Amino acid sequence: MEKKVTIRDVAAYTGVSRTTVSNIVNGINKTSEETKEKVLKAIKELNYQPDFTAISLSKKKSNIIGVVIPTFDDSLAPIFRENHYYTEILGGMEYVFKNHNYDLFISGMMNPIEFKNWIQKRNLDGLIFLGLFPESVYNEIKTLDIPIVLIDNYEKHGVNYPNIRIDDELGGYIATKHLIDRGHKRISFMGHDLKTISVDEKRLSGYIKALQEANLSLNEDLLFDGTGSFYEVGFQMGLKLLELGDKATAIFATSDILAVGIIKALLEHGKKVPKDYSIVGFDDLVISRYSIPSLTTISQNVFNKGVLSAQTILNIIEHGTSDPVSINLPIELIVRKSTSFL
Amino acid sequence: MEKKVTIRDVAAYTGVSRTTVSNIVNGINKTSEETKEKVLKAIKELNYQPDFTAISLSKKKSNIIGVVIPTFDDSLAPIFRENHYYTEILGGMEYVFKNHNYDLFISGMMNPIEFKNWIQKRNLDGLIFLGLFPESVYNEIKTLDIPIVLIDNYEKHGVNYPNIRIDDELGGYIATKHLIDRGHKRISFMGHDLKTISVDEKRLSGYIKALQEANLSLNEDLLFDGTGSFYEVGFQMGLKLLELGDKATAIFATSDILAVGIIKALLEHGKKVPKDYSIVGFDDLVISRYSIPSLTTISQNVFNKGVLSAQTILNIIEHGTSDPVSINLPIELIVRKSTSFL
DNA sequence: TCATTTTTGTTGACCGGTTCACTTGATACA
DNA sequence: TGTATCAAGTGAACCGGTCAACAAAAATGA
Repeated sequence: MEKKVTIRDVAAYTGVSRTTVSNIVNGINKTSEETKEKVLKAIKELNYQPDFTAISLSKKKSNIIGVVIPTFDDSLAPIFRENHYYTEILGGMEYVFKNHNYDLFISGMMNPIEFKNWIQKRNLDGLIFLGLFPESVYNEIKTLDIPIVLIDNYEKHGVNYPNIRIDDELGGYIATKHLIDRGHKRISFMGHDLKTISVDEKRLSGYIKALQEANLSLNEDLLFDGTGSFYEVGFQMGLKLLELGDKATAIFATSDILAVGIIKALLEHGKKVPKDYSIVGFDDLVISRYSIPSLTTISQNVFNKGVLSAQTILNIIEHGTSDPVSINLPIELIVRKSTSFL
Repeated sequence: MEKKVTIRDVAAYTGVSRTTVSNIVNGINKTSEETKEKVLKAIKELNYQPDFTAISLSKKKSNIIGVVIPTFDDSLAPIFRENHYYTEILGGMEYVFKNHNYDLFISGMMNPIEFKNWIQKRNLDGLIFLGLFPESVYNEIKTLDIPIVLIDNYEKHGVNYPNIRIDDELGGYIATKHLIDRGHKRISFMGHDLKTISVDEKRLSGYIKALQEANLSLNEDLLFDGTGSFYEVGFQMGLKLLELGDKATAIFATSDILAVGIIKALLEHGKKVPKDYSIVGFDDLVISRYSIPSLTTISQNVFNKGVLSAQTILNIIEHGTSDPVSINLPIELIVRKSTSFL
């Protein structure tokens, strides 16, 4: 077992004080070129690596960012298993943080108190909320004044946190408009956790707006909402739609994963996509290119969403730029094979 | 900004020494019932939470486990984006660690030195290798004597680390046998990173064994290997197979994701699955139930793999049971709709 | 030349815990 | 009664850094 090299070893080796070594390591210019060189050489030779734990303790800065995702039972398992939207975002964050020497804790939701304790115990430098949480969580965190960035959030929390999102209402509008333009008049809306996931509410608004604009009536029977496994929820909604007979000819699903599940149900019952049902998904996940048929979808650069939120929080942490720049990322309709003219 | 409650506050509040508080918190029985009660009450009242950073520093124990995944450019993004096999395993780990008060760092591979520094800088309590790494990595880590658990590993590293895996050769054998039993004689093998991912090598062995047993000749033209995005690699392999004409009637793909890509290519060129090509996947990821057609696949309980590796490393850390219990998890053929009789 | 400022560097307390060596008072033993 | 044993608890050093206050030497200025 090798002995760890500490700042004291470097100091002793070069005959200089700990503070001097510390200053050099941290780029604080208070040292002559001569000594600086000597110390840097020693650091190389001894392979000295500053201990993050010690730094955390004295600086109260851990170089760890917490990412929190709302979950039902505090377990991230379902997220990792099939919420490719979230994992792609995580990929974007990881990419940025890795290059800035930050590490990442990913956590499902806990109760507000545990949550706060976690932040304090771990000396987290920042928190990214990936999705929507109960108001009590924000209230608890607020007292800690730790940098926070929100993703996909539409609530006000008394504090003006930067918010990375897209125009979800516009997304819903474009998706629905596309179907209307293709001649569809009876369009079903299928969402997920409408009451708790605000983006789907907005997308529903966009859907309604598009219908109204085209003078199409809103049929409540065609509005679906579900909770749980995305694939399975989509599958079940597909079945329910089939039970309704031929009330609809098109579907706007608020997620590509949902769409895959829906298509599965339809095809299993002898329907064709897009011949019998045109479907628009959302997110443009990788799967949407390889699903059968490939999905027409609203592309939001999911990876980029992760990248931007990471950069935003790093800016706050390192330069204190806390002007809450909320960013609306661009979206785009990608037409593939799951939609056709009626 | 609230002030953090420290062990000194608790000590002062109860008129007892820090050591005593520390002992009580850590369950070291050196205190009278009376004092213990008094202190526990104070802890509740003040909401004292021991600071993990401080504990890390003095105990040299961080309650953080590092999970490392081999990546090409040190970025986990591709993994998070489409390697659902890895993310499902991560889900299993997270589930266990969360309940034991451990947090998780997930990292792509770095060079061996950086890697080692990371472990030291962060005082990691253990390391899980998810996949196969260059020998130099193990050599570097070996000098640190930190608990290590391997997943899907077939190499010996001079040290006997616990290894969680399945019998991959058997998996390849069962998959291929299934196709042979269905009357197929010209079966293609499609793998991923054969030189660096040892599980695929083993699965290839199983494939060869099954062929030999059935007195079928091995056709090198039908052996495919690729690198990069799983979906895309599968897609490209599908195209290549088509170029070969009707040399094969069945495919064994070493991953469900690969299989989805393959099927996509075949269907886009007018072929039918399973009518023209029967396909067996591997892993039984969620997607295999919702793909079109649903995939016949070798089921390994991926989630459980994560759970077991997490439990194993916790055992080593907390009870020192370092008897390297390597576990071979059971596998099972799941017959769905992507295979049929010739 | 002497006072002042600047450069370069050091010392020691501190971050919030743990741990080893030690004290004190009570109990047991003989 | 004297000594050994034990339970309950304390003090101070320590983990590996940072930082404010201070000090010595060098440079500046008048």
